[in-house]
Amino acid sequence: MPPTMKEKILDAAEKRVRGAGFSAMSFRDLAGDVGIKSASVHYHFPTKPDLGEALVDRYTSQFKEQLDQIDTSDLQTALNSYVALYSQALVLDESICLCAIMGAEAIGLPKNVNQKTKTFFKMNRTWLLELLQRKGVQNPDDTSCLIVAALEGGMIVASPSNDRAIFDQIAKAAIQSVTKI
Amino acid sequence: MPPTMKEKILDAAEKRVRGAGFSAMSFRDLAGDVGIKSASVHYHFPTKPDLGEALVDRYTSQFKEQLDQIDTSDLQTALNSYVALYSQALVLDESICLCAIMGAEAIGLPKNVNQKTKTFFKMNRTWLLELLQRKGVQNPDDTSCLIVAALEGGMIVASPSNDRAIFDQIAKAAIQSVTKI
DNA sequence: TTGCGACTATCTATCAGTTGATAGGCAATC
DNA sequence: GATTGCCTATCAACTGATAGATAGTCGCAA
Repeated sequence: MPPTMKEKILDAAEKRVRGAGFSAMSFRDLAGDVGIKSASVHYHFPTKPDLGEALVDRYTSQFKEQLDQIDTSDLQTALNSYVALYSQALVLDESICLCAIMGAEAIGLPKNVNQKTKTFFKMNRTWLLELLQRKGVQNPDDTSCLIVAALEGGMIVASPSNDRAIFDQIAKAAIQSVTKI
Repeated sequence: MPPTMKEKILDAAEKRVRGAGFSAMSFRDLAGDVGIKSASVHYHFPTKPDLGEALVDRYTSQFKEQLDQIDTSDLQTALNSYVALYSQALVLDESICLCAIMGAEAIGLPKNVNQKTKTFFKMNRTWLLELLQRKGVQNPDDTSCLIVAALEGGMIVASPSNDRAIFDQIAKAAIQSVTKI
């Protein structure tokens, strides 16, 4: 089935937020992107906080689906697949992780959006924690925290330089730390 | 000597950007903060990119000054002092590191601002690298990258939850990884 | 000493463009 | 005939930026 207008709006919003941030995205931008008027965007998402909440919610669900498809039989392979998801999210000069920017802007964002962003990070940490515990890794709690922070931070450090190598190096270092903390 | 108007504007701008982001900050906000009119802010900083550049530049200089005051005779003490600088920058519900948000917004920001943000991260990595090399730590290059990313990312992960414990845990894990990568 | 020009730092007033949001109409569908 | 999904039209507020006026300060020459 073809995407609904609601989905098309969310697609456009995700692209814009991941590119320039939540506060830099407007209803008129989105309307232009999907070929309707801004008043019609308000029909689907009454307010900007509503839109933001739906956006992070959908992003989290989609990310979770991808996590669930990762083959976790081998630890190193699983971690590499996990990093690959973040690596995919980082398209230099185009986009970073949605929740990296939502987290960075958090102080100025509505509470409902922050709640959803919090859930995204929590979900990531939980997934990693379970994996590391199952594999008998030492300090799984600290390590899962570190990996999520390093990957999100890696995008932010790499983005102004537009240098993918920095992100890759950080990701590599984060994975190496697993077996050694 | 009392702060100049230029400095007062930068102070106000830093507070606002670290709270809500660069694109969410306006010349009128700043004018109100320091008690002049927005046209007068333009006198000191002709355009918004000019202001952004000066802002990151000053932030980097001030951070560098603090780095240079750290006692580096003992590795653990030095790392703890380094983390303390970031910890200071993270005032939950109020502000995160200026360059965390500038890095997150990078794609939509003017080039001159990104250049300065890049310099901030580079300066951090260089300082850490020299410290780790001097102390004979293994893989100093990877490790310095990881620490910067983890701390910046730690703020972003902690901010939506408004939970300082998450940042502290990440910082601890990052420091622990030094002796073990 | 006086006076003049340049400079600094602010002001008022204004601009065109954008913002999130609402009211109300209109056609298609169920 | 109610609901859905869009539309036009409009709103007050805000945005970055500019033009031009004004008052104060400083250095220097008559």
